Amino acid sequence: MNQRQTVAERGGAGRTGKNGEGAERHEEIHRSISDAIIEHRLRPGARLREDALAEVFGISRTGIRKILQRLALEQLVTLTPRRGASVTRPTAEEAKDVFDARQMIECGLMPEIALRITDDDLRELRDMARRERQALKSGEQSTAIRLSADFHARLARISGNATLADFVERLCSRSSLILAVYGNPGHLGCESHDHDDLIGFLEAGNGERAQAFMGRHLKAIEASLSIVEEEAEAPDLHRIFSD
Amino acid sequence: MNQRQTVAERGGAGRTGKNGEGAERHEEIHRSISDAIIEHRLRPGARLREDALAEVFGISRTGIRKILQRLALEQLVTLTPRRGASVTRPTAEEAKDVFDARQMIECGLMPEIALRITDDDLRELRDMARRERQALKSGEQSTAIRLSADFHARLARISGNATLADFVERLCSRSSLILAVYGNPGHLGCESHDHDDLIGFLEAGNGERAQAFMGRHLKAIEASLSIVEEEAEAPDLHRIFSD
DNA sequence: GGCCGTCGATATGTATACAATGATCGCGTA
DNA sequence: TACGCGATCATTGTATACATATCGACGGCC
Repeated sequence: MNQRQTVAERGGAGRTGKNGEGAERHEEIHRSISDAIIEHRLRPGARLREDALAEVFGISRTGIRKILQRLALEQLVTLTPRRGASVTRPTAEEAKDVFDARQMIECGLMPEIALRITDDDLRELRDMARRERQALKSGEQSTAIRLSADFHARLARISGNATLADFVERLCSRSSLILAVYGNPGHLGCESHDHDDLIGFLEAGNGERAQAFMGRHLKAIEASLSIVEEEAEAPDLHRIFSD
Repeated sequence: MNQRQTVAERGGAGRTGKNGEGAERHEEIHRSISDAIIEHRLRPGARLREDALAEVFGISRTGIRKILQRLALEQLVTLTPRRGASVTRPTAEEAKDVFDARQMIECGLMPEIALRITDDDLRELRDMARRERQALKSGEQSTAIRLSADFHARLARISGNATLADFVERLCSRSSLILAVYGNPGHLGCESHDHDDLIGFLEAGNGERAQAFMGRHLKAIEASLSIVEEEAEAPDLHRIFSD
C-alpha cells in the first residue's frame, strides 16, 4: 500500500532539486499542515497517518515524521506513543493557560509596539484587518480565523523581540485550536472592528490605551468560549475509581 | 569508524525492553545533552556529530536526529543545513530579547505565585537555594548554573500556568547559554543570597515586592554580562566593506 | 447469548543502506 | 612560495526494510 508513490515525484521534479530545496519543501509542508489545522480544515482529534501524509506530499515517512514532531513541539498535534499523530484537542485548563499567557505577553508588548510602529507596519496591519473583515463578510470563516491569528502574530513581531513574538505566534495557533473546540459556531473570536480600533490607538502612539484595549479584546474572546469539559471518552469509570 | 558500536548495547539490555522504554530512553538522552549544554560542559559552538552521539548513547542516528531536532526547536542547538548540529551561540540581540522576555514573564508571574505557593513549595525552593549556594561554595560552577536555572523554572511552575512555565524553562536554558558566551568567569549570574531573599517575600505573601525584587534580580544578571559582539570569525572584512 | 481469547491487519519505531553535498588536503603551475 | 584546482573523504539527508505493538473481528467457550 505504501508502495504506491505519487506518480509525479519519482521521475522528474522530485529528484531534481532535491537537496537544496529539501528544507524549504519541508517548511512548505509544515505550513500546509499547520494552516489546515489553524483554519479548522483538520479538526481536533483528527488522525494524521504518516503513510497518508507521505503519499499526499510525495515525500517519504522520514520527512513527515520530522514535521509531525515539530508540530508536536508546537503543541498543534499530539503524538501518542504507539497510536500515531492526531490534531491536539486542548483541555479547558490549557485554554485558560493560553489566554492568560496571551494577556500577559500581548498586552505587555503594546507600549513597545506603540513606540516602534512604522507607517509601513500600519499600512500592512490595516490591509490584514481589511482582508479579515472581507473574509468574514463572505463567509470564509477558515480564512478569517487564520488572518486573525496572523494579525496578532504580525503585531507582536513589531516589538522587535523575536523570542516573545515566537511565543505569541504559537499562542495564537493554539488559540485557533481552542476556538475549534470551545468556540460557538456563529461567533468568531475577534470582533470585526476590534483590530481596526487597535490600529487607531497604535497610530496615535497611545501604548497605554492600546494595552488596555488588547486586554479587553482578549477577555472578550475568552468570554465568548463555552468551556465545558466534555470528557466524552472514558466517561464514568475514572470517576468511579477516583473514589 | 561508526561500526564500533558500544559493547553493551547489542547483546542484552539494549534489545530487551526496547520499545516500551524507548521513549523514556530518548527523554533521558535529551536530558543528558541538555544538561551538558546548560552546565557549560558543551560550550557554544561545539559541534555535535550524529555518529559520535549515536555511538556514545548506543542508539542509532535516527534517534539522535530526533533529539537534535527537538533541541534545535528549543534553540539550544543550531542545525545548519549541510553542516550538522552545534551548540547555539546566542547573539547579543538574542540575549537582550531573552532577558526582556524573562523580565516580562517571570515578574508578571510573581503575584500569582505569591498567592498559590504552599509550604511544600517553600521547603523545596529553600532546598534548591541551599544546594545552589553549596555548589557555588565548593566551586562546582556547572552544578550551580543548572540549579539556578532549575530554581527559576520550578518557581514559574508554581503559578499553575503550564504554558508560561514552559516558556520560562526554555528562557532559563537559553540564559545559561548566554552566560557561557557573555558572562564573566568569576561572576556567576545569580547572587548567592538573592534566591533566599526572594523566597522570603513569597513566604510573606508579598507578591508586589517579590515582583520588584525579581525585576532587579534579572536586571542585575543582565548587567553583569559583557555583551560585546565578538564576531571573531570574519573579522575585518565586513567592516571594510561597510564603508 | 454474551464474553474472552486469539488471529490478522495496520501503523508506528528503529536501524541501516544509499545518495548527495560540502570540506579538506594534496598537487601542479605560475 | 603562494594560489588555484581537483580528488578524496567525512558527514548529513533521504528512503526503505524489518521488528513490534495496538486495534478490530471472528470464533469458541461458558
